[in-house]
Amino acid sequence: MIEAERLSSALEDYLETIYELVRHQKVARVRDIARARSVRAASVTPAMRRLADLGLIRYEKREYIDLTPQGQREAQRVVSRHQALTRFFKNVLKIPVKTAEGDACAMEHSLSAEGMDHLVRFIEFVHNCPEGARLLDVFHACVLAQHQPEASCQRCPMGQPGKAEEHRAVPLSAIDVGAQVLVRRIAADGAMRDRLLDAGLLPGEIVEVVRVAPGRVRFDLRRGGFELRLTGDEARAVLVAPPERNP
Amino acid sequence: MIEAERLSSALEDYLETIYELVRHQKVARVRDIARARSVRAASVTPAMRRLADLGLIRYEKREYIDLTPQGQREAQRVVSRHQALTRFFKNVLKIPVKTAEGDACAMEHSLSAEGMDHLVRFIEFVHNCPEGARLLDVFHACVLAQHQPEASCQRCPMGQPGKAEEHRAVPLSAIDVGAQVLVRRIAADGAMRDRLLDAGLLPGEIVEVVRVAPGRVRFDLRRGGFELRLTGDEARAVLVAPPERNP
DNA sequence: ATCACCTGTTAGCCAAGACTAACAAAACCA
DNA sequence: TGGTTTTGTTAGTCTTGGCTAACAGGTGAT
Ligand SMILES: [Mn+2]
Ligand SMILES: [Mn+2]
Ligand SMILES: [Mn+2]
Ligand SMILES: [Mn+2]
Repeated sequence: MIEAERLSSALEDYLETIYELVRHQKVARVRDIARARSVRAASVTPAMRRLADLGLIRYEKREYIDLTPQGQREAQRVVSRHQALTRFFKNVLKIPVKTAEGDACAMEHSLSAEGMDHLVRFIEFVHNCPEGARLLDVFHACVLAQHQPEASCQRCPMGQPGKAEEHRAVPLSAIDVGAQVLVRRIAADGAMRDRLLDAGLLPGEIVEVVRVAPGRVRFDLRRGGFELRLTGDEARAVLVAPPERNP
Repeated sequence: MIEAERLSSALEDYLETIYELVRHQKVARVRDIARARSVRAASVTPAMRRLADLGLIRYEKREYIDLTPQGQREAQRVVSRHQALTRFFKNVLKIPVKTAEGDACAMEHSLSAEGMDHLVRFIEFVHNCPEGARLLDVFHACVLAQHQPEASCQRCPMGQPGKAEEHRAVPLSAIDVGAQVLVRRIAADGAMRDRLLDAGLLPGEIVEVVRVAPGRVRFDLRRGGFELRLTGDEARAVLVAPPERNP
């Protein structure tokens, strides 16, 4: 029983797998663990030896595998992180359950205690507070409805004119000559996204609109000393924070 | 220039580091990269060779290191994930900036495209929608104010009686005999948290209150066929969803 | 010109965590 | 009881990504 420095993600996943297996199938065999983790049985054996050395599992050659009390504690820590993160991805971000599980299981090992804690509180808050639930509904309607946010959000104040206007992310195509704006997001996929990011239009960058062609079919920008030229389509895909309107 | 299957997190981080270095210091030397990533220079050289083989950086022995266009594109993808996640942890979850950066830099490699996309939309939404911003303020006041959520949330409907009541997570200590409840969260740290998780009180579990000692100083529960007994303090630390009140 | 220092490279080592192929033990079946 | 199948272990290999120690190339000071 060697002292545990910090469990690697692989070992944490083995522990988690064993936990779920004994929970559901009553016993955990090498074979089950291998299948659950999509590895070969030959990879499981040495992992079991390591976990046994750490005092986290009871493991005798060719016998059923079981968690020690300490291993159980450790496994539960991992599982509860896994569940919380899954809930977040599934219920808040509305990711398909399989992807949500995958993302959760990848993140569960690296998230700081503080990050984890606040995330759990956030999930709880947004689920339990009726107002939070309402907001979440609006968000889901927006996100799920369509992928051009400047056109969506009918139920959300973001879609209304007036006070909300100044908080809204607007397409670069709507910006006037001379304004400096902050890039918020690139609303494009694939080749166009690549091209735009390639040109240095990263979220957080500040760009200035230098010139706009008649009919707004071409936009000349300046970013950090360099000029670049966008087509109208490209400019529509660059979402920016509108410039401050100080009279 | 070999075909890129999928970059490892280590290589993505090297790429990211180079990107930031050329962005800020104009040149990236092995020494700078080593310092930025907290590794020895001897570890950097082979990584550079691999990145060069993948066609992502320009690297001649003992020369300054630079990104190829393809490398730049790849690096920007990583950087923009890094930034989005950092924003989430910092601005939404209110994690200290250093921890936020750490969490973001660990997650940025594993999050699915869909997860990333929805998360970015969520951040945007909650920042741009005035109502979202208000809710976020309430959340921050709750989370930052204190760590016993059943006592906090004065400004939030969660703290008010009436309709909100039924959505609230309540301490197990407030539950009546015979009720079945869903464990939401363990509001305890250290040894007590361990003890409770140890006893199987994981979020998602269903427990039944079997018996309550006079003065509510001891709670007997049943979970999945097993009985367990909690002290009053312990029962107060177990936050549960209250049972449905169907008359 | 030479020496010292800084930087980067090489060689050689290690651990983790996967794999295949070969082998061994149990269980099952006839 | 003896053969067959299932299951698990072992041995040996590979890649990744670290490390230290030794070495090499360049730059500047004396
Ligand atoms: Mn995992
Ligand atoms: Mn997991
Ligand atoms: Mn990273
Ligand atoms: Mn990063």
